[in-house]
Amino acid sequence: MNAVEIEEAITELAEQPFDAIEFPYDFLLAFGNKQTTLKRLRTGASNKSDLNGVLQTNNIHVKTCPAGSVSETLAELKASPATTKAKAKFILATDGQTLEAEDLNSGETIACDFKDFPDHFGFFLPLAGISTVKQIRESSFDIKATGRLNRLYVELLKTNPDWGTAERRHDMNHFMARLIFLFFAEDTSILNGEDLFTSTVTQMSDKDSSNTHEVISELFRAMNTAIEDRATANLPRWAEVFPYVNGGLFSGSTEAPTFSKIARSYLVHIGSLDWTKINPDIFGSMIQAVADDEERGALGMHYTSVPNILKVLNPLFLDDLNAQLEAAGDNKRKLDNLRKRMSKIRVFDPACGSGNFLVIAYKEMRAIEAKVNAFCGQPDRRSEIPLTNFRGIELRDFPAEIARLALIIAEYQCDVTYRGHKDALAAFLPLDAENWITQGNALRLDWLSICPPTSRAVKFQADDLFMSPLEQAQMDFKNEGGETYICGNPPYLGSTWQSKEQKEDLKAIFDGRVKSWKSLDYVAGWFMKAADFGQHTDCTAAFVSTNSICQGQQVPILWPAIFATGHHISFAHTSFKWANLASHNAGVTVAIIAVSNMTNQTRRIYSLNAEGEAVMKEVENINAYLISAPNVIVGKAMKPLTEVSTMDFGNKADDGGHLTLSSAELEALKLPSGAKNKFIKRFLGSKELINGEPRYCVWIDDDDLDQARSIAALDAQIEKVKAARLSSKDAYARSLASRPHQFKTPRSADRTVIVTPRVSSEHRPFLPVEYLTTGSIIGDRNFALYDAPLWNMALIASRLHWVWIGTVCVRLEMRFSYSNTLGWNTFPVPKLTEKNKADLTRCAEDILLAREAHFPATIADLYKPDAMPENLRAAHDRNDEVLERIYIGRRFRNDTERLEKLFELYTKMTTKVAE
DNA sequence: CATCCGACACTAT
DNA sequence: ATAGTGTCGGATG
Repeated sequence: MNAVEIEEAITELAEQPFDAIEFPYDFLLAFGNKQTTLKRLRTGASNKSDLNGVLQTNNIHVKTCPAGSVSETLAELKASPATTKAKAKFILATDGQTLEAEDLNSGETIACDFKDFPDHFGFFLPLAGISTVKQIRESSFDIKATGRLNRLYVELLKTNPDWGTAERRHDMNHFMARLIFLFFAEDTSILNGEDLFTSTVTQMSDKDSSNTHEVISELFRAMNTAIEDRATANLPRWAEVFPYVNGGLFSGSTEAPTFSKIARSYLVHIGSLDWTKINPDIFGSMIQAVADDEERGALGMHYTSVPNILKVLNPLFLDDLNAQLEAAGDNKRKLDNLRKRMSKIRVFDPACGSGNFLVIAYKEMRAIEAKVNAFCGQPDRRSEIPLTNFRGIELRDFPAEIARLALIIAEYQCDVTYRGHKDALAAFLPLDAENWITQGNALRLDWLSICPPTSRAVKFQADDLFMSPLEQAQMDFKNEGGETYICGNPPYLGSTWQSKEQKEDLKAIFDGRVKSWKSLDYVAGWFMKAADFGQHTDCTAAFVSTNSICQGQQVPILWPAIFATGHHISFAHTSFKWANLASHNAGVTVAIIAVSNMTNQTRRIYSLNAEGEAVMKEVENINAYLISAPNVIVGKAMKPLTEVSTMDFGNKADDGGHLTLSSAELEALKLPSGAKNKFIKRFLGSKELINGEPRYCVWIDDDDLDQARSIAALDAQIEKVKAARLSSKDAYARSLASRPHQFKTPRSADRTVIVTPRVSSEHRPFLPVEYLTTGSIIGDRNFALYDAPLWNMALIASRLHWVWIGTVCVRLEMRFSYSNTLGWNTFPVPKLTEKNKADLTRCAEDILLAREAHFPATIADLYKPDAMPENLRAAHDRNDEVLERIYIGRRFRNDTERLEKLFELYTKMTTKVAE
């Protein structure tokens, strides 16, 4: 269950008549426990309570009690030895009137009327295993509102299927945006009269809901009619009391979808919520799932957390503003300068979604401005930070609508917080007519016209908050001489996952100036657009990005082009795992990368330490690998740059899985032993190499094909391969259907081979590498050095190589992902003497011997980070000692020093080649 | 042909 | 469910 579902379930529970016996089970059910779990608790089998309550191990101790004895019961629960023994996270007591509970980990307690306990559901979320993100606990309202709006949205589409079509989706989204605005407005006295909208709809529309849409439509019309035009507008009396809102929100069609009875009751119910509690930053990103058919399942779970947004915004400019505030002290002139500076700062998010980066930037700046004003003795001073300086581009219609609203709401809330209700109200209506969120494709739009540099300011006045992109582009900024900061979290899509349209987007940006642009991630487009934008004005742009644009093949494609525009990396947050509340987590590792053309800034690298805290390092330069080092870029090399042996890609099957066989599959074929010996070989994928599991493959020489075909089981496999290849999307794979008895590249291995896996865990202190003489077939999840001198293995097994591969090759999340062209062929090795080679060969042999002492331990067993056998550790130590002496005559002090030397050698090697 | 990648994709716990 | 860790096939050069 996700948070929205849990919230709905406990709300329902609180509305039902209290049942002292059933309550504990219903409560646990609402938090997603299965019926079987509850059954075991009911029978007492798993109920550990010593107080006649319900105690679920590792979770909660609940007890219902007679009226008036809630506090005593909670004390009993707390004192209960069983509570401690079962490691309960929570205790809860209720009599159906009031409810008290305590989080035993944090010591936090709640006490409330029984019917109100769903308001505290964030408090209980750890019960559902949702505790990682603190933010959501403070967003109870947003979750509740999202769930309710979703129900309304779905119900409305049911009765108005035409509003769900492509042509009318925008109308539907716009309608929802109007509703959300009104719910907020009627709860914040923006509308004169408490719950004015909801109560008017309730009173004026028939109970059977038949004219609900007409009533709403009339109200929309009123809010689109200026006061001076009211006399001729012919509005019903009950609509007259509504203010003129516009700013584009109510312009255009005032049509509303028809309401079923259910929809009408949903609407009334949503109106009864307390919308003052809305968090525009969080609500926006939750609610955007409502209009997304694919996302609705994970309703509200995909928002970018505020701490992650601040990882971008703080180093981008907020830290600097705060430092300036601090430095100003109570110096009026300095404070004034800071206020002026802030009034001209533009924040531009060209992938703004529902606007949470912009909203947070705005709120943070308002907080600083409020401090400035307070220090100046003018706490009521009107804000000089114009909302129009917060601009965004969003592709999807509904989030774009929500982003506009979120900014309006944020502005109002900030005014209330810093200036008081009265001033906030006075300044609010009618809404400013200017627009700041453009709906469109950010990679296709001209950023200069959406966010024009001050030097070429365009003077146009827009009259509609919700205009077409072309109209929107003609906007004016109130920031002569101001700074521009670009930020956001654009979509990432690797080259193989992009649609035709997305490829075209990248083509428009990169074609003709960058070769191999087709291999770039979609997010690269945003960096390039930002760098191009910076050609015309000073600017820093920081995006959350997949970390792979700073690794492997993308580095030599993308970064020379960015650097060529005069930009450098001004700060970066190195890879960290992205997290949101979706039950199946996004599972992606990201980095934050800022490019800037502004000199004289300190460059900073942020990273997470072992405790998961962010640590910052000031450095001289940040290169494309997000490392404090000169701008070295390692391009792929088809042949080794040094005298190391050739590393081949393993055999690729492209067989639909029918040429390779597990032990069980091989057994199932029931091959006669002669055929087995002749046509089956051991096969080595990376899993087999690392974990030592057996695997086999069909291996048939052309000359033996007829004989193989005569064996029914083999013939069947071959036919399956043929079918799989014929149905492939890949033309080359289809062409291989003509020789379905063989791998794509049948390279036999009746020779010695050094093997290293393509992908392997990042936790091992050395890269896995194995030396084989057994004639196994090496699969394409491995690289192979056939008949190579053993000193090659010493190189791969070294810490130096571990550092190099980890830096210049791409990673799968954090995993190592080996590459022959990028990592092996480029690995800088000094000229080796015969003695060096002999020494290294000996080291490799020693590593193999050390492993042998632990037979049949696998690589995975032997290289557990905390449990490497002493003798193996020593053998690696000697290997590193010998190799590192060849490099610098002593051991390296640390990995940083290793990398420094490697980059230096690489630069020497490659410049020599160039000469 | 060779090789690179994964808002991944499994499996084991 | 989630922590741990490498499959697999398609697109690209």
